Amino acid sequence: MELTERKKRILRAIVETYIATAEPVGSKAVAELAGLDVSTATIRNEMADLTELGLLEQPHTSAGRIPSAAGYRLYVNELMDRQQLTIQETQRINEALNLKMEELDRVIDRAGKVLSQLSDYPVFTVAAAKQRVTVKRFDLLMVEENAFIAVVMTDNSVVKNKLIHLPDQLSDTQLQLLSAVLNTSFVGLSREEMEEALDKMETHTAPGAFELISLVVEFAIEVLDDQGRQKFRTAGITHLLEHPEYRSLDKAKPLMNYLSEENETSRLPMNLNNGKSMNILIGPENVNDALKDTSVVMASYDIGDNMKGIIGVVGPTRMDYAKVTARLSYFADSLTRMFGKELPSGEQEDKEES
Amino acid sequence: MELTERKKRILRAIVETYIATAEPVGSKAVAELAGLDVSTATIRNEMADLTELGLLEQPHTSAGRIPSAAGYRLYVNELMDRQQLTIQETQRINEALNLKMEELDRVIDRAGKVLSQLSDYPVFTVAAAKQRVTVKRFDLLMVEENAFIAVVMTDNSVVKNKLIHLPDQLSDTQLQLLSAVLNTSFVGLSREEMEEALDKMETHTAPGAFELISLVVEFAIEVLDDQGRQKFRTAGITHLLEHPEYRSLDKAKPLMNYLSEENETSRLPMNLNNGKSMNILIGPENVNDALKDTSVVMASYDIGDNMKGIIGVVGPTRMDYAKVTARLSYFADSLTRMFGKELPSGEQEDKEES
DNA sequence: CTTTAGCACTCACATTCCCTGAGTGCTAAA
DNA sequence: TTTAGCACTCAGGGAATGTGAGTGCTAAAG
Repeated sequence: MELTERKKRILRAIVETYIATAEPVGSKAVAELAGLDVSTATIRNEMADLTELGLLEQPHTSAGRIPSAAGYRLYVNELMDRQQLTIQETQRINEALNLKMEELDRVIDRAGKVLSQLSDYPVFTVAAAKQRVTVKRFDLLMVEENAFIAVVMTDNSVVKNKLIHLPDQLSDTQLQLLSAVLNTSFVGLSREEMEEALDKMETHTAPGAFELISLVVEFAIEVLDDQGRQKFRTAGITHLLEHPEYRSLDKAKPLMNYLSEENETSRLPMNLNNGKSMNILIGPENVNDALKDTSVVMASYDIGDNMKGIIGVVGPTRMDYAKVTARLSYFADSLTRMFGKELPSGEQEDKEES
Repeated sequence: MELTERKKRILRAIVETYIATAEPVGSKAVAELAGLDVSTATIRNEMADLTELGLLEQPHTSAGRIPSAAGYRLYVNELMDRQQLTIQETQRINEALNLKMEELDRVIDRAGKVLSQLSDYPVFTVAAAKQRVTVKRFDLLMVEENAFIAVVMTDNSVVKNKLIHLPDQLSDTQLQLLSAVLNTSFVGLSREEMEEALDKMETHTAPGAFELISLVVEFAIEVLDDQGRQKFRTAGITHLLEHPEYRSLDKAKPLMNYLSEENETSRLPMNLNNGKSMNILIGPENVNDALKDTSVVMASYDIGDNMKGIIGVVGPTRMDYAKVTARLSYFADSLTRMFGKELPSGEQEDKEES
């Protein structure tokens, strides 16, 4: 059986009205909406064909049709209009993002929140660091005779610091010596290499000096760890409850739990999209069980040259794909542009020990 | 009418079984559970009295009784047992908190999550800074000839930094000069005073130098702002859905929205508890409308000498007060102890400009 | 005076049954 | 190939009914 132009128009009408109403679409509604001058009987025949092709489904014999996963897939691939954002929306987005002086994480968080509000779906964000981060330089600042600030700068231009308290007093010259050791022996090393270098150093260094060195190096390792970590965040989870498919709590609960869990690695299955900058996973196309009845639309963006981020929208398979993709791609573009002009920046920590 | 010992025992039995079952409690159940050797008829008489005293309520004439807000209040004030934590629980809590080297925010977040899991209710946390924070010292570190790191340390021992890019080149001596100006003119000032000082300086300083100064001072102002901000966070909101009173989405949605909104100021109505370290607000005792059918149990803890934090549990009025208060007070004590031995620490930022 | 047994009464909730209407597939004519 | 007509299906809504847990009251017993 062939997929005629008319069948496509009918499919499109069904997908779009189902997206809008969340109720099975009957032949009468299609006859009115598809703009075809044929009777409902003809539509019925066509709909029967589309069902046979696996593009539509019937919840029960005497109900209208709803799109199948394959139907949605065809819709997003061929039939969907590219939507335009309103001026208000672009303004809203720009306002939310263009607040200068914000740290990276906060910008991403804010982006997630606004996107969630604009789309009425939950949004997740992932910021994936580059694989191998190294320390570019160490600086030590004396605060009191028994405390100093360690400043670590990484090769992706992130600077973090920590207030370190010491058991004994320390002189200025000792501090300079320490700084020299750190900057000669631990710069340019990855996390693992640092640990190795530290181990080696232990044997042929005075215990007191070694303790001092390891305090700072351990902090540097933490910094690198933190850089390497994927940061998964979500926003607007409660939007799920607005959609009829999650009115029953049995449906809503697992998904909400999945989204609010913080087991970061389990989310990775939404693999870094293969090349394309926008990726749509419809229902069963998702690997993870919790997402089987759910669609995920995600876009990637660049954070400077080294990092990559993903921002995605989660919703029922009956998702307003046209609306979501339009907003999402605008966000991804804006974020890329934004992190492109300035260098990447990340938050930093300070700690304290005794 | 007098509140006899027997009435109290009956009230207690009703509160506790209602907490466990979420269903109105009838005279028969009380007769069995309260451990009184009287008939159901006697219990009925007593229950009628308790209703008249405003301690119990009847959803409809032919149903059992449920505790009123006043009933819960009496229960938590007089009747409730102080619960003991199991060894596993204390271990779990200690593990979650004793991860060293974590930054303040992350420890608090983690505490919220674990408490939420242990109590099966949503948890919120607030970290309130001390009122007036000032900068204790500035440090500037040259990175390249057109970029340096500004390090700001506040009087509550928080250190933050930012990578600042410049339009033109800058010499080492210029940087030292800048550092001297900052450390003489802007140390010890509050946020407002800093802005003032900066304004004054503008008139009698060379434009180029002023621009440089204001770059750093503006960063310092941000830091102080961030310190002053109350940080409101929530964890485990989805736990709400496990409790029958929120099975209807009309009930759950407003509360979930309220908790996940980030309008931080609107939450303040839960005023810094008046002296006592643990505070329980039952149903209508809450000022905020979204919480009228909800109970809030909160405890405060100290973050070093200057800051104060609140950690609280939100749930239906039918909340397991005994369980929650036990765990909550353990958390608050642990947090106080934890932030007590080390000095307070907060996360910090780095930014970048061109 | 307190407690208890007995009894009639109330009312939410579940079950059943029926009806309605939207929507279908099929057939036969255009 | 399209259309009109028709019998059929089935989910959802509403009314009717039954059930049972629980109550308040009364009168007798302790």
